[in-house]
Amino acid sequence: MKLQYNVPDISITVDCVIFGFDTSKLQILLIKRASDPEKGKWALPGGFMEKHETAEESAERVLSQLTGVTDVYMDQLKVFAAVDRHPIERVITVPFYALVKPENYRLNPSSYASDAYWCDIDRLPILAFDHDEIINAALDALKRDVRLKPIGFELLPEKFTMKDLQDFFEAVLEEKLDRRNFRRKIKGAKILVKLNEVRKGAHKDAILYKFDSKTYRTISKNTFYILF
Amino acid sequence: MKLQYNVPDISITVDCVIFGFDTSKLQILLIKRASDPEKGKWALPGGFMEKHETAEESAERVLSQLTGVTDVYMDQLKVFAAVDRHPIERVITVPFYALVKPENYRLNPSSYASDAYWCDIDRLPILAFDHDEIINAALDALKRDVRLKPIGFELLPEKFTMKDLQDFFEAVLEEKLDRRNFRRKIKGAKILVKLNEVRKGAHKDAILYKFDSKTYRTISKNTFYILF
DNA sequence: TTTTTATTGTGTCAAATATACACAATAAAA
DNA sequence: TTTTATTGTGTATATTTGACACAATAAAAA
Repeated sequence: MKLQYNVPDISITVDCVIFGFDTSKLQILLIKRASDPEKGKWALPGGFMEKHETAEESAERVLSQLTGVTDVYMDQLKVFAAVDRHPIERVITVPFYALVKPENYRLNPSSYASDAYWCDIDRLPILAFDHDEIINAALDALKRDVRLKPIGFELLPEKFTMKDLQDFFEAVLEEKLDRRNFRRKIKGAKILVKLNEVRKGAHKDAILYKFDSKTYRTISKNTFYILF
Repeated sequence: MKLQYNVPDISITVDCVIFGFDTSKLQILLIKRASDPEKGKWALPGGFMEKHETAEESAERVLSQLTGVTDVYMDQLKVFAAVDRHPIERVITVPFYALVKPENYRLNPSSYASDAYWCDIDRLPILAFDHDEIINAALDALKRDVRLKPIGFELLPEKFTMKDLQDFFEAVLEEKLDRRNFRRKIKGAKILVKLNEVRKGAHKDAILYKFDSKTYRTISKNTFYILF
């Protein structure tokens, strides 16, 4: 029999703030809870951490069950551990935020979720538990990280225009950026490769770019990489 | 009887990386473990999270039991949850780093620690569990935060010289800074009040400063405050 | 008592970076 | 063919950064 010198009485979950980016807007993937407590309320995808899993593995399981996506950018946030955050048990949760490219996902609500949808960040419904606070923490983390790491490319499609990229920064930072200064800065950072393709639209064609994966590796190693 | 729909089998602890700053060096408070597992090894102060406590409250309890200090700057790091990080049980830990002014502490090793001492950051002994990794994560967080928040003042005594402050930045950032440019930058940030006092030393007197608590509040609200 | 030595304190110039800003080219729709 | 909305580009100015040298001081050594 296994020696157990402490009797745990606190459960541990993971919750995932899964960001998407579509039509110039940040979105979050929400599920409708299929069971009590808070049955029928919208909530973040999550689940109990299992004994054989690390926190990251739990979060990856939650994410892949729901979206079929693996191998995405994830980052852990500070735990939420208010004593009364769960109405029945003592539960602390390890929150993650994840960045999913729109071209990759196909939704797959499973047993614990009766429904799932991508919700615009500025139209969030009332959420279960303290999930609104977790989302705010994830937004703060995203706002911080977008300056320090080239994470825009985890969220945009493979080919994108300068405007797409600028829209992404503006959506995350919640501020307008000057178009010419933006382009100069991005070009100076040497993180883009100009493609011989354009996107046709209602007006002048827009040049398509992709991300330069060689510089990505260089930059990712650097602790600081401040764009804005 | 209380409804319990999940049987938890993972224990939760908190661990504290308690930073001090003395004679121009960053220090960490280590304890010697008084009980198994890893009895006799040096380790971070920590303890099981209790059911009635938040993570912060647990960390404050650990800190005040050991040092008698309350009301210090603390910040939570990412959890450590490797499956085999603890030899007996499944334990995940919520790490914190704390900043303690040297004038405040008086060590108080209690039941779980047979000894405690302030260890220079560049002379760490072999540590129990994964505590060396936790310390590295804390150092990274400190390096990041020192640029974004005026935390130097949580670690320095109330009155200090420009050199003290520069030593602190250099110790945390692990790089040399130009003295004249450093002073210009600090003065520009308007976070210091010049006192009518000097510290006498082996050479020219050094002017003493204290931190301007009014600007502290303003700065702390800002998300970004980059000094270096 | 004089000289040496290590430390504090200060300013300027050049380079890099950030900000503010206007107009021509294009392609679809009117 | 005219209108309209969008893409793409450069310059001038202000701000910030980085490099750098010398006088004042106080103790210690000569």
